[in-house]
Amino acid sequence: MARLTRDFFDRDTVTAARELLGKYLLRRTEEGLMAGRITETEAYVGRMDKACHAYGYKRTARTETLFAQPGTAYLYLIYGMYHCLNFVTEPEGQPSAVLLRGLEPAEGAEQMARNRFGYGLFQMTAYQKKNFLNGPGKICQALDLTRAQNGLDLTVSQELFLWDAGERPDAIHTGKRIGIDYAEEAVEFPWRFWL
DNA sequence: TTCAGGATGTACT
DNA sequence: GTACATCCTGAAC
Repeated sequence: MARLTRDFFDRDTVTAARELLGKYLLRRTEEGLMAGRITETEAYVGRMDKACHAYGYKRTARTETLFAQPGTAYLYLIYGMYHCLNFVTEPEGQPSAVLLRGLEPAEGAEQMARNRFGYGLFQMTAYQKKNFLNGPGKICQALDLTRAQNGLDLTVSQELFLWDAGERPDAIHTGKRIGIDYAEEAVEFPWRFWL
Protein backbone atom coordinates (compact mmCIF):
# COMPACT_ATOMS: atom_id res chain seq x y z
CA MET A 1 0.00 0.00 0.00
CA ALA A 2 2.27 2.74 -1.20
CA ARG A 3 3.10 5.10 -3.97
CA LEU A 4 5.53 3.74 -6.59
CA THR A 5 8.91 5.36 -6.09
CA ARG A 6 11.94 5.96 -8.28
CA ASP A 7 13.40 2.48 -7.81
CA PHE A 8 10.29 0.86 -9.26
CA PHE A 9 11.01 2.50 -12.62
CA ASP A 10 14.80 2.36 -12.39
CA ARG A 11 15.20 -1.15 -13.82
CA ASP A 12 14.63 -3.38 -16.82
CA THR A 13 11.70 -2.03 -18.87
CA VAL A 14 10.11 -5.38 -19.70
CA THR A 15 10.09 -6.32 -16.01
CA ALA A 16 8.58 -2.96 -15.10
CA ALA A 17 5.89 -3.39 -17.77
CA ARG A 18 4.86 -6.73 -16.25
CA GLU A 19 5.01 -5.41 -12.69
CA LEU A 20 2.76 -2.46 -13.53
CA LEU A 21 -0.18 -4.80 -14.14
CA GLY A 22 -2.54 -4.57 -11.17
CA LYS A 23 -1.08 -1.27 -9.96
CA TYR A 24 -3.26 1.85 -9.90
CA LEU A 25 -2.91 5.06 -11.87
CA LEU A 26 -4.23 8.13 -10.05
CA ARG A 27 -5.13 11.40 -11.71
CA ARG A 28 -6.14 14.55 -9.86
CA THR A 29 -7.72 17.50 -11.70
CA GLU A 30 -9.93 20.40 -10.71
CA GLU A 31 -12.87 18.10 -11.37
CA GLY A 32 -11.73 15.63 -8.75
CA LEU A 33 -9.90 12.33 -8.41
CA MET A 34 -9.88 9.59 -11.03
CA ALA A 35 -8.17 6.22 -10.70
CA GLY A 36 -7.88 3.00 -12.62
CA ARG A 37 -6.29 -0.41 -12.30
CA ILE A 38 -3.67 -1.13 -14.95
CA THR A 39 -4.65 -4.08 -17.15
CA GLU A 40 -2.42 -3.74 -20.23
CA THR A 41 1.09 -2.41 -20.93
CA GLU A 42 3.86 -2.51 -23.53
CA ALA A 43 7.63 -2.10 -23.17
CA TYR A 44 9.75 0.12 -25.46
CA VAL A 45 13.55 0.08 -25.25
CA GLY A 46 15.47 2.68 -27.27
CA ARG A 47 18.80 0.87 -27.03
CA MET A 48 17.82 -1.83 -29.56
CA ASP A 49 14.07 -1.62 -30.28
CA LYS A 50 13.07 -0.25 -33.68
CA ALA A 51 9.54 0.39 -32.44
CA CYS A 52 10.79 2.92 -29.88
CA HIS A 53 10.77 6.60 -30.81
CA ALA A 54 14.30 6.87 -29.44
CA TYR A 55 15.65 3.79 -31.23
CA GLY A 56 19.43 3.87 -31.37
CA TYR A 57 19.45 6.74 -28.83
CA LYS A 58 17.89 9.09 -31.39
CA ARG A 59 17.52 12.44 -29.71
CA THR A 60 14.92 14.94 -30.93
CA ALA A 61 12.67 17.49 -29.27
CA ARG A 62 9.99 14.81 -28.87
CA THR A 63 12.18 11.97 -27.60
CA GLU A 64 14.04 14.15 -25.10
CA THR A 65 11.65 13.04 -22.34
CA LEU A 66 12.59 9.40 -22.87
CA PHE A 67 16.13 10.22 -21.75
CA ALA A 68 14.90 11.72 -18.47
CA GLN A 69 15.13 10.06 -15.06
CA PRO A 70 13.01 6.98 -14.40
CA GLY A 71 9.53 7.77 -13.13
CA THR A 72 8.97 10.59 -15.62
CA ALA A 73 5.75 10.80 -17.67
CA TYR A 74 6.22 10.71 -21.45
CA LEU A 75 3.20 11.95 -23.42
CA TYR A 76 3.01 12.61 -27.13
CA LEU A 77 0.42 13.41 -29.78
CA ILE A 78 -0.45 10.56 -32.13
CA TYR A 79 -2.42 10.69 -35.40
CA GLY A 80 -3.03 14.37 -34.90
CA MET A 81 -5.78 13.91 -32.35
CA TYR A 82 -4.95 11.45 -29.58
CA HIS A 83 -2.30 11.16 -26.89
CA CYS A 84 -0.36 8.25 -25.42
CA LEU A 85 0.88 8.00 -21.83
CA ASN A 86 4.17 6.27 -20.99
CA PHE A 87 6.24 5.81 -17.83
CA VAL A 88 9.97 6.34 -18.37
CA THR A 89 12.13 3.48 -17.10
CA GLU A 90 15.80 2.47 -16.68
CA PRO A 91 18.60 4.81 -15.56
CA GLU A 92 18.61 8.37 -16.87
CA GLY A 93 20.12 8.43 -20.36
CA GLN A 94 18.68 5.02 -21.32
CA PRO A 95 15.65 6.01 -23.44
CA SER A 96 12.99 3.46 -22.42
CA ALA A 97 9.38 3.51 -21.30
CA VAL A 98 6.24 1.52 -20.64
CA LEU A 99 3.17 2.43 -22.70
CA LEU A 100 -0.17 2.25 -20.91
CA ARG A 101 -2.75 0.50 -23.08
CA GLY A 102 -5.49 -0.66 -20.72
CA LEU A 103 -7.19 0.49 -17.53
CA GLU A 104 -10.12 -0.70 -15.43
CA PRO A 105 -12.05 2.21 -13.87
CA ALA A 106 -11.80 2.31 -10.07
CA GLU A 107 -12.67 5.88 -9.04
CA GLY A 108 -14.17 8.89 -10.81
CA ALA A 109 -15.69 6.85 -13.63
CA GLU A 110 -18.44 9.40 -14.05
CA GLN A 111 -15.88 12.12 -14.80
CA MET A 112 -13.96 9.82 -17.12
CA ALA A 113 -17.17 9.20 -19.08
CA ARG A 114 -17.80 12.92 -19.37
CA ASN A 115 -14.26 13.53 -20.58
CA ARG A 116 -14.61 10.81 -23.16
CA PHE A 117 -18.15 11.21 -24.46
CA GLY A 118 -19.45 14.48 -23.09
CA TYR A 119 -22.09 12.75 -20.98
CA GLY A 120 -22.29 10.47 -17.95
CA LEU A 121 -22.00 6.75 -17.34
CA PHE A 122 -25.75 6.25 -17.40
CA GLN A 123 -26.01 7.37 -21.01
CA MET A 124 -23.19 5.21 -22.34
CA THR A 125 -24.12 2.47 -24.80
CA ALA A 126 -23.16 -1.14 -24.13
CA TYR A 127 -20.54 -0.80 -26.83
CA GLN A 128 -19.03 2.25 -25.15
CA LYS A 129 -18.93 0.54 -21.75
CA LYS A 130 -17.16 -2.44 -23.24
CA ASN A 131 -14.60 -0.22 -24.98
CA PHE A 132 -14.20 2.41 -22.27
CA LEU A 133 -10.47 2.44 -21.36
CA ASN A 134 -9.03 -0.32 -23.57
CA GLY A 135 -6.58 1.77 -25.59
CA PRO A 136 -3.87 4.38 -25.02
CA GLY A 137 -5.78 7.22 -26.68
CA LYS A 138 -8.96 6.43 -24.77
CA ILE A 139 -7.15 6.50 -21.43
CA CYS A 140 -5.62 9.91 -22.07
CA GLN A 141 -8.95 11.29 -23.21
CA ALA A 142 -10.72 9.94 -20.10
CA LEU A 143 -8.06 11.22 -17.69
CA ASP A 144 -7.64 14.59 -19.43
CA LEU A 145 -3.98 13.94 -20.23
CA THR A 146 -2.15 15.80 -23.01
CA ARG A 147 1.35 17.01 -23.75
CA ALA A 148 0.77 19.47 -20.91
CA GLN A 149 1.66 16.57 -18.59
CA ASN A 150 4.74 15.52 -20.57
CA GLY A 151 7.82 15.49 -18.33
CA LEU A 152 5.94 15.28 -15.02
CA ASP A 153 7.82 13.50 -12.25
CA LEU A 154 5.42 10.72 -11.26
CA THR A 155 7.24 10.15 -7.97
CA VAL A 156 6.41 13.62 -6.61
CA SER A 157 3.48 14.93 -8.69
CA GLN A 158 0.12 15.39 -6.99
CA GLU A 159 -1.76 15.39 -10.30
CA LEU A 160 -0.50 12.10 -11.71
CA PHE A 161 1.09 9.13 -9.93
CA LEU A 162 1.04 5.39 -9.42
CA TRP A 163 -0.07 3.33 -6.45
CA ASP A 164 0.56 -0.21 -5.25
CA ALA A 165 -2.58 -1.46 -3.49
CA GLY A 166 -0.92 -4.74 -2.59
CA GLU A 167 -2.87 -6.78 -5.13
CA ARG A 168 -1.24 -9.78 -6.76
CA PRO A 169 -2.42 -10.37 -10.33
CA ASP A 170 -2.96 -14.07 -10.98
CA ALA A 171 -2.60 -14.69 -14.73
CA ILE A 172 -0.44 -12.49 -16.95
CA HIS A 173 -0.76 -12.87 -20.73
CA THR A 174 2.06 -12.07 -23.12
CA GLY A 175 2.06 -11.19 -26.83
CA LYS A 176 3.26 -8.96 -29.65
CA ARG A 177 2.86 -5.21 -29.46
CA ILE A 178 0.12 -3.35 -31.35
CA GLY A 179 0.44 -0.90 -34.22
CA ILE A 180 4.17 -1.14 -34.92
CA ASP A 181 4.20 -2.92 -38.30
CA TYR A 182 7.06 -0.71 -39.47
CA ALA A 183 9.45 -1.99 -36.77
CA GLU A 184 10.89 -4.97 -38.68
CA GLU A 185 12.24 -7.68 -36.32
CA ALA A 186 10.94 -5.79 -33.27
CA VAL A 187 7.38 -6.57 -34.41
CA GLU A 188 7.92 -10.05 -32.99
CA PHE A 189 9.15 -9.02 -29.52
CA PRO A 190 6.70 -10.40 -26.90
CA TRP A 191 6.60 -7.15 -24.99
CA ARG A 192 2.89 -6.63 -24.53
CA PHE A 193 1.36 -7.76 -21.25
CA TRP A 194 -2.23 -7.94 -20.06
CA LEU A 195 -4.39 -9.45 -17.34
C1' DT B 1 -18.28 -9.47 -35.06
C1' DT B 2 -15.15 -7.85 -38.54
C1' DC B 3 -13.40 -4.52 -41.88
C1' DA B 4 -12.26 -0.35 -44.64
C1' DG B 5 -11.86 4.43 -44.60
C1' DG B 6 -11.41 8.97 -42.76
C1' DA B 7 -10.20 12.39 -39.17
C1' DT B 8 -6.38 15.56 -37.99
C1' DG B 9 -1.76 17.93 -36.79
C1' DT B 10 2.95 17.44 -35.70
C1' DA B 11 7.57 15.51 -36.13
C1' DC B 12 10.93 14.34 -38.97
C1' DT B 13 13.08 13.47 -43.76
C1' DG C 1 5.64 15.42 -48.31
C1' DT C 2 5.05 11.20 -45.50
C1' DA C 3 4.23 8.59 -41.57
C1' DC C 4 2.19 7.97 -37.32
C1' DA C 5 2.80 3.16 -30.24
C1' DT C 6 -5.35 5.54 -32.59
C1' DC C 7 -10.32 5.70 -32.61
C1' DC C 8 -14.91 5.97 -34.53
C1' DT C 9 -18.39 5.09 -37.93
C1' DG C 10 -20.98 2.61 -41.14
C1' DA C 11 -21.63 -1.36 -43.96
C1' DA C 12 -21.37 -6.28 -44.65
C1' DC C 13 -21.74 -10.68 -42.76
